[in-house]
Amino acid sequence: MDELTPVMKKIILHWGEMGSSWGINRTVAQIYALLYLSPDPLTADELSTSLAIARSTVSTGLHELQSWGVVKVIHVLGDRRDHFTTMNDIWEIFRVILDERKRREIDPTLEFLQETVSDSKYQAPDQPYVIGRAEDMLNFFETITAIYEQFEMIPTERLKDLVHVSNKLRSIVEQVSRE
Amino acid sequence: MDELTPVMKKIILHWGEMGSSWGINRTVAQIYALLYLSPDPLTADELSTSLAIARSTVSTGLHELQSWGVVKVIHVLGDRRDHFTTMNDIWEIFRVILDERKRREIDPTLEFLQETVSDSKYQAPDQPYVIGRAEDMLNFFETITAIYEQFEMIPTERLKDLVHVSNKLRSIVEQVSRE
DNA sequence: CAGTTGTTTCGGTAAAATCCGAAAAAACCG
DNA sequence: CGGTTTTTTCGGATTTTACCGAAACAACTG
Repeated sequence: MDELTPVMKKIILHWGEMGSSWGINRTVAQIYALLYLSPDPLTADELSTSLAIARSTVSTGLHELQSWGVVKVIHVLGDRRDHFTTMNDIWEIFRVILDERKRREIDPTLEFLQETVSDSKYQAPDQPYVIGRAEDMLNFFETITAIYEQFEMIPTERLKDLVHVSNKLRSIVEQVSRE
Repeated sequence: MDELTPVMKKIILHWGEMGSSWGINRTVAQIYALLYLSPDPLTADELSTSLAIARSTVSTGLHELQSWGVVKVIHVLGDRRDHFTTMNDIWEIFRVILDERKRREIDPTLEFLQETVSDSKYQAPDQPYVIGRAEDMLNFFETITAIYEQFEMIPTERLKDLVHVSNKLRSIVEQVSRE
């Protein structure tokens, strides 16, 4: 896997750009892409060579990816080096990323808003408009979270099938929400 | 609105951080937050003073926000200056952002993957694994897009109510997807 | 335990993003 | 049209982020 094929390069580069615009380090995204495209787990050295980035950068990047839970270490018999790989079901990957992003960003914001709203009712009763805005936000995040938690419980296999009935979905949601 | 209250400062700062981690310029996010919190439309100068950022930075930031469609210009009789404001329904804002993000990032990726997959079937038939991975991605993005488009059609008002029946939602989705 | 291989840490540098302020441009006024 | 106010553009300074490579550290081997 030392030499990347043109197709692989293309995908890896695009993935890097995508990552950038979603607040993910370009290099980290590229590491991820290469692992995703590779049939076998890769060593840090292979990643370093193939992507032409420093060994240490790979190390840091892999740690970040592991902290997100989207990259796993594999141990190969007779090889001391760590090998790295991704989950191969893209739906699972998607889930993991969503969960993690929620945990790291939505949940704290929810907490923040709860505090802010209840605090400011005492400490800033003279600013009803701002409080109202904060309440709206809080409300929004709570609702989104609640909806998300429902989807979280749907098994991936079933989620995939959603598309086959997606045109039904809308009418059913409408019908249910009218009840 | 020259002097920000402590509550406002707190929210604006938090919003700025949130933006950062989602790939949105901190300052731009702060401009947005202040507009959101303000009962009345604000001029660029007011934003500049309140947030202590250069007038020119405000100008650029406002343009970016307008290109996202989340900030509008308001003209006030007897005042030559532009006044700026946000939509005040946070659900609408959410929608607009999702749409725009889809348009700017998902759609191009979808196109990219379609091209890549069909091209590589001719140009790289020796890499079935990579092609398979690309196909999986393509498939995933297509499905997500299809599901999203269904939700897009649900009116906001109804979407808000979703939470009241969200525990029903899951079972219904499951039931439907089994059909 | 000395030697070898693999991994992580960390200070400094390079690159990129952000932001400012001066100047130009545009819009408006009398 | 000349003067005034408001907005935008843009070059460069500042700050932040990303990255490298040397050195420290850790894990394993014989």
